[in-house]
Amino acid sequence: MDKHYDPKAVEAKWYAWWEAQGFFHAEAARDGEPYCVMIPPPNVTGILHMGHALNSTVQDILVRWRRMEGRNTLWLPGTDHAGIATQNVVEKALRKEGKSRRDLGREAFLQKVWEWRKEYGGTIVRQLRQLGASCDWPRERFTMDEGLSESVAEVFCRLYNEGLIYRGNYIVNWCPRCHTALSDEESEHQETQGNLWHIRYPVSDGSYLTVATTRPETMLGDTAVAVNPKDERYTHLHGCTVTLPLLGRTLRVVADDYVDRAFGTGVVKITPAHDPNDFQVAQRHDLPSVNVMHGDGTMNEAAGPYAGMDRFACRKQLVADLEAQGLLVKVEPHLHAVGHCYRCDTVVEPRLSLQWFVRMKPLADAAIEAVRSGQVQFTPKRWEKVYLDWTENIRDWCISRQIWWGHRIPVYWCGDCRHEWAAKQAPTACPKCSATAITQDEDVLDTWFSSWLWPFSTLGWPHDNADLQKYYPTHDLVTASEIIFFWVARMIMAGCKFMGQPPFRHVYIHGTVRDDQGRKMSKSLGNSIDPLDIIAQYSADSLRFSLMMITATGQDVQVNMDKFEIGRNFGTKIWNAARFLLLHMEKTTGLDWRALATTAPQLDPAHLTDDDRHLLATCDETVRNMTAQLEQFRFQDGARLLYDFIWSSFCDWYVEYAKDDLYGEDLARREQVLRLMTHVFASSLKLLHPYMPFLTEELWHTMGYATAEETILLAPWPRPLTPSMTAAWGLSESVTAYVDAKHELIGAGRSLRAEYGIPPAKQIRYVVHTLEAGTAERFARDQRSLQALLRAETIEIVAGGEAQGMPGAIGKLGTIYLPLSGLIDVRAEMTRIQGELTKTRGFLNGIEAKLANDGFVAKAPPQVVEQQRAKRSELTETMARLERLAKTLSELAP
RNA sequence: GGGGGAUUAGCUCAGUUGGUUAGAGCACUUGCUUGACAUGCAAGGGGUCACAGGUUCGAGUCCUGUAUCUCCCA
Repeated sequence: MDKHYDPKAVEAKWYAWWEAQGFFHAEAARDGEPYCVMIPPPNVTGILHMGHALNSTVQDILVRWRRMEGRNTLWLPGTDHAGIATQNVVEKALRKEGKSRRDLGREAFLQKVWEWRKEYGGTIVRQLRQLGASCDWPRERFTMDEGLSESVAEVFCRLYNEGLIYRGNYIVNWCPRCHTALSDEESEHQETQGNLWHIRYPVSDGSYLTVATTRPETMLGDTAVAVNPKDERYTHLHGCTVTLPLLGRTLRVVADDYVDRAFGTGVVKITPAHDPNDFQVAQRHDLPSVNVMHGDGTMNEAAGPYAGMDRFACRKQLVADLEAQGLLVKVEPHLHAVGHCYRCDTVVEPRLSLQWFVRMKPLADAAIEAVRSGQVQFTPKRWEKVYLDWTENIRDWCISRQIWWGHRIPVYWCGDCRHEWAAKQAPTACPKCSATAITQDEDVLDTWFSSWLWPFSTLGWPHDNADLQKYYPTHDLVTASEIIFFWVARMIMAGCKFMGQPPFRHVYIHGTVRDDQGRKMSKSLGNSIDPLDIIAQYSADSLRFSLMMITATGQDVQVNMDKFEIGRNFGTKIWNAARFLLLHMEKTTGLDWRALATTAPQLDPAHLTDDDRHLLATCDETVRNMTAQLEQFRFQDGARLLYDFIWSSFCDWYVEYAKDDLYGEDLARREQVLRLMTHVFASSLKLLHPYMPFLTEELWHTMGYATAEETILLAPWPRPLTPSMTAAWGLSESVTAYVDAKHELIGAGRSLRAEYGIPPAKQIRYVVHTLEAGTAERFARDQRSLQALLRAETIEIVAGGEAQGMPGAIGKLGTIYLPLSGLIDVRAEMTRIQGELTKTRGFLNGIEAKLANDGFVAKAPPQVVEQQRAKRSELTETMARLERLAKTLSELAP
């Protein structure tokens, strides 16, 4: 084995093998309690970014862990067709050829999109493989494929026939660039610095009214002005009319509660075709609507002299004209939230148009109950409030889009009798009058109208089948907060409505990956880190592990390239631990490493040292905690647990202890150590596999823990030790405490060495006086390993008593001394001990103050009081020992 | 305007029901070609837990308010 792990070839090799062997494939007919995760389908146009890397790593950890636990595990992958985004991409390519989609016509254009998808649509799923995602690829689905399209049509028809889908003229968010309606969720509000223009409207009585507006160009569509009925400033105007400047149209003055008296002048213009609130006012007062814009954001004929101008050019010109006529009172800077298209960032225009909507209230009720009752749980829990707030104030969903790429709305009209109906299959004749002149709605459905069915459409719904029976409802949904409304809430609604139960039990919401200045990663800022660059530089395992190590549950994470050294270094550490083990394994014959790695260890209790027991106990603790952390979606804690166990417990302490035995001549002991280390190392690899799948598989084979046909990804997840094993091996808290205290004393000895500037390699003498005789016996048994860890030539172990005139350091079990006759700097040593004394005194003072407090003794739980008393006596003892040490040293002073 | 999150070491962050003198990684200082590993080893320095009140025997942790940053909704 090389000194450094080279992940490149290794990662590609194992992934190809795993996939070819079908290890990720799930079968409903197989045994095992099902465990199912549905991937949040990335856009087919997408390329892997850090958000995907985080999202997919979390899912893969869950899936690999559950699979090792023996669950019948399915992680179903796929992509969505991203209607607007994909159409934009293909249109852009066409534009380069000087063509538009209209030049091609609908059929030919769609053909182009499918060709594009075939050529480029596989990018992101290939990248997910590089990350190590253990998806069931043969089940990969696409929202536009046949089965999913059938689901969409089925759902549309059902909702339509139940009256939950309707068509109407309402104000929608219109993107003038994408040329389509958007849902409320697709219009992103951004704080924008604009102006509030105060404009004079002449009143019929000869006076003027001043209205304030942020979008002056829409005044061309005004059909009234409104005041608050309680606003006494304007009572006299009720029933009057005003003249619309520039166009001269006569407008009514209406009184409506909607008007905020404090905003602007307390008079607002009413433009029903271009503002949702105005639209409602218009309905209440029976006002006409005048649409002044084309779909592309240019002014139409109704705009009179401004017809043909772009909306923003019109604004400029119109303001100038008003000013020229003396009708512009003032212009105030005004900060307000402006909707922007979530696909192209164009300023959204509220616009009256004929669209299809889903009536959401009836669907929301069951979805609210699903979360309130705890059937669906969010982690972190705070997102439940966000979810409930949205679902409880649900608004109807605009589902029609004026584009071509997507599921075409399955609504038909008869050319003869004007009958309207919805049908899954394209009809050949009108069901009412049998006429054959039929037209279908031109629009397509919102992409989310297919995504919200994802948890069951991907399993074959509406056809009942074994997969649906086995895997629905799924278990964990892993996603980002941005799409709780878009996707999570709607999926719960669809699941409750069409499957009779919500689609998953847990929703884990992870944070956003940001740059090291806390900014969102974005193309325009150029601050993105490409996960593939990290994989190329450090490996997929490093990316995964580092990301988990630095991401707290549900919190945003800040990354930069350097952070990924964590995973790389950890990988190298494990690699070298394996190298060390292998070195010694090769010197030993007759042991079946595979059996030792995969079955309960056969250890001879008579030959176990306390260090062995300590490692076994710590390993067991790690197994238990690891499982508990994963159950709670605490991936960072899990990563840290493994990092500490492998690096600190196994490498820093046990490997160092083991060297003495492994390089020694006692064959039986050497074998025992190798059995133990194999068990612990194999358990560690298994626990780590979900985080670092490639390295662990590589080592699983290199170490001889598996035959060529076997894989770690199907190795059974480590189980806690049974009480009988614990008892047989003599694991106990007192053993653990002893070894911990021994580590403390070794640390104290190393500090002494460092204080005196003795090079680490120099073999020196130590003297240890233990507090108890029993400890001296234990130390005598551990003499060789103590010497190794302290790099000591000899250690003189004495039961009880204290050494005189040597620098020493105090530990729980005793005092360790450095016999440096003649070399001691008494003054420096006194300073050091004084420091220790001050520290201990401070500690002790705090505890004594607590114990002197009657309230504490009376009210704190007895065990807490007891703990403090024990600490007090221990510290008192330490003080006394330190003082005696100081005294014997001071006697050396000249 | 409503709601959420954050504020802990130079940096990035842990700290799970209130109970040792608050931890880790990185960075920093010192010393090391230690028979797995310099992508490493050992030892160290570094924090009045944003601020002000309150509850409590006891607050980084609970409550109220303030400030700053950030996100979502209108």
